[in-house]
Amino acid sequence: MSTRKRHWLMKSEPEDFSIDDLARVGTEPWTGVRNYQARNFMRDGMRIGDGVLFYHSNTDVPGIYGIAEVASTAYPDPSQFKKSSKYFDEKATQETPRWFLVDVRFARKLDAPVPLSLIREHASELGEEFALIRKGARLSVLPVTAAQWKLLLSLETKS
DNA sequence: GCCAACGTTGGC
DNA sequence: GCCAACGTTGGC
Repeated sequence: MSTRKRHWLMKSEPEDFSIDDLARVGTEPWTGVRNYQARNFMRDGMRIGDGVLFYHSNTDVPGIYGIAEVASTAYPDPSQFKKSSKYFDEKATQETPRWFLVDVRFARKLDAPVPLSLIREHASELGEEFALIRKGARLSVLPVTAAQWKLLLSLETKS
């Protein structure tokens, strides 16, 4: 198995949890993912030190706002067990948890965000299969290739 | 606020 | 296993 670091993109609504929030707290458990594909990426794909593009969705200018890194291996999302949480899942038990998360550590804010509109302009280079701009894609955790990572960050100074 | 696209649930 | 109904995501 390759030991090279992998790359990911993780979405958050800034009203919920922003790159500034992450900068403030340093490290944050990525709670609340309730999509199986996104869960599988965290549980089965992520390793400590992997790079993360921090993406703001549901905001004036959706796009990449910062860089973070995976700071833990996957473990059960505690919110699935808390009745008072909006992420409570009555079908999850301590013995057979359904939802997993990783801790995410702040690396840096981008000098300027890379807006989704600019990312779309590079769709052909990023590839049809890139989940961020695939039609109708709503994945909140998705893999990014090394080439895509490099291209996306090269746009940092062009926006 | 609208709504297209997609995932999940549950009846059958 | 099918699929209608429903809920959610997320750009605009």
